Amino acid sequence: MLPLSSARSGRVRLEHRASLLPLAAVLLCVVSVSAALPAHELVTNIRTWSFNSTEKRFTDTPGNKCPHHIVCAKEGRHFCKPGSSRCGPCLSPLQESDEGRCVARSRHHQHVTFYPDLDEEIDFLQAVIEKQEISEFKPPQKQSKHPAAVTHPTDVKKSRADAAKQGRKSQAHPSSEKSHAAATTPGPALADTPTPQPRSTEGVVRAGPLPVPAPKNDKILVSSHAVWKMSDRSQSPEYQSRPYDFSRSNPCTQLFGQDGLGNAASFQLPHGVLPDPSLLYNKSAYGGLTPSSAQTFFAFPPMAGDYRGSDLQTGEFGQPKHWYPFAAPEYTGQVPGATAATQPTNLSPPIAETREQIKLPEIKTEKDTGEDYSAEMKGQQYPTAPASAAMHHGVFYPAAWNPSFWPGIAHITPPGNNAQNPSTSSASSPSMSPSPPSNGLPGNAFFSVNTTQAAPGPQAQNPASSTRSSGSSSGGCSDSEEENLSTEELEQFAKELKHKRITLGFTQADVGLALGNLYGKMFSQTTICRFEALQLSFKNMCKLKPLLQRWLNEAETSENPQDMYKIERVFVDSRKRKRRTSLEGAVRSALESYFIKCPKPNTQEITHISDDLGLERDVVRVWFCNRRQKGKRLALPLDEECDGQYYEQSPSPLNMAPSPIPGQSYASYPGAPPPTLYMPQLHRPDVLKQALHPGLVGHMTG
DNA sequence: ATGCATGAGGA
DNA sequence: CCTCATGCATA
Repeated sequence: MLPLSSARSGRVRLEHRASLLPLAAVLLCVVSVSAALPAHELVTNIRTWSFNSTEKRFTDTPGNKCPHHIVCAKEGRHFCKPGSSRCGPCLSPLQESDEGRCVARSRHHQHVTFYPDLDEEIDFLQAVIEKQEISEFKPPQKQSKHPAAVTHPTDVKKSRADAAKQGRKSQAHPSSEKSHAAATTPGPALADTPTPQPRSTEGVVRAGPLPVPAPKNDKILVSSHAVWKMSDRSQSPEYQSRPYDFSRSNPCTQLFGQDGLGNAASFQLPHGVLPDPSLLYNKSAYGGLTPSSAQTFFAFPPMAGDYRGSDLQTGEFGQPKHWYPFAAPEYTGQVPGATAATQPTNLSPPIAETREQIKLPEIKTEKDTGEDYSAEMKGQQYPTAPASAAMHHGVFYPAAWNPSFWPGIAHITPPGNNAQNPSTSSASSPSMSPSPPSNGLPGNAFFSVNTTQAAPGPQAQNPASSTRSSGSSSGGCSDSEEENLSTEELEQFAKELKHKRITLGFTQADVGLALGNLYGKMFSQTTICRFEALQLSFKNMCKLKPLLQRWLNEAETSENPQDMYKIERVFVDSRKRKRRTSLEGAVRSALESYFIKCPKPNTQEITHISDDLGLERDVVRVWFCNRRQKGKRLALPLDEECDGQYYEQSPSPLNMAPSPIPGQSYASYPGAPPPTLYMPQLHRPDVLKQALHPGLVGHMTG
């Protein structure tokens, strides 16, 4: 018996011997009891026992009830006879002593009674119980096998094979396995209970044993799941070599030598001086709720990041691509998840499983640009265990969704959907037709997967067809679902979505994937995250809301929410993506200060800035674009158009400027709600001025 | 969760 | 060249 042997390991021996006996008894009993107890009860007992292993409660005989199995076992007796309040007769090898105790007749030599050596005793007890088991329960299978090994291994393999075929992921989502289990056993498949998941889910930390609902005959089904994180990505070269090293001479010094901004010195200012704007923002209220550990995003480290796009694919860049139901082998291999999926199922829990499901890559075509979606894998998920655990603990989600979250939007009338959102659904819907499902590609199976699909038809925004952004153009709520969404509604929904998503055990990436599976348009974890955090434009929020709403309904309604993920896809981004530039804090600060002065620098100015900071023009340009976008996204009314105009020069040098006063930034207007999220201080008029750098201003203005 | 990048569509 | 939607890659 594996458990026993391990329990007797040296380490255990070092423990309190006093507690060893009971513990050993417990372990032994577990084995025998497991045959008669429902798995969940078993687990429960195990938990209890373990917590009280040091107590002497085993000998307690509650009232006139039959003593616990453990008690009997410890006494070396059979369990109580039906209706009896006393343990049965001594177990076979034992015999009742004069004192009414069950003692061993003799073993090795002529010894009697108990063994002085604990190990021996344990061995003995083990043997006794095994015998008892055999005689009493006559198990159909050999007891020596670990229960899990008895019932699961084959099934698992089988299911894996199936999974591989179907390209469905099951590991993380218990339900997927559930269906299988249901097919083989009458056992209950509870959607809201931890499912039998002998395999560990990568990235998910399982703190304790998992209760495994199983048929009566199931044996021990306690599997400890170890933490298996593969989140740790190797440092990308990008981070090993700073693109811009200010220690070396840079244009700034030359151009703005004495002027703060360009001065190298200013770049060395501690962040405190000119903090990274992002630090000034109040981050999402849920920050604490979304432990990075829960992150599920699995990207293709090498592919997208590097320029090593596959040549094979490269050749197709210019050509329109369609949905490919199946992954290109070459890429599959690079997918962490896929790799994991190939791991032997029978390995120890920790490594055994990550994603058992093989994700089928899908290459999507975006317009003729042939833009594909980048590789994205579904990552760990929180099957039910974590989710339920969270629930039990009463996960609290801070109400971060203050209306003020969207200060700038709050007063905005929901884009009358249609009025302001001409491109809405209707516009995009048609285009959606090319969606995978409809295009009749073999891969369509993917889309049929889902059970109760809410007529994905029109709303299904086609990823492929609808140009993403243009889609966005859908200036407003999408499709027929045109709802006059108010800010409050969106906030409420976002909140609800997040809460339920977590409750159901889905990650943001899951949701994004599910949307793809359900409606043909998938989204990244990023997008879902931003949605939940209300960091998308109002229009965008309106557009996504219906989809997410459907998903939510689906997930809540579906008996097997995980089915929604049967289809896993791996998106391979064959395009070469520019390696992400990692701007140093100082550079960012500098850019921020520039931005304060002028959110919309013209070409010349951009060039100047880029020279000044030693950045590529494009980097600067993009930075400003993103910064503006961020400003808007965060409800930062950057109306102060200053194209070409810069704020007046401020007497205070940059490095003296903005003092991070979180919470005050938004009080720029009377009656304004307390600054909530994402209100860069730097945007306060007063601060702006302070941030101005004489030299820069002069330069820019001049 | 967010910084930087991409690309469609528009002006 | 911008806006906007969106995503990869990374903090």
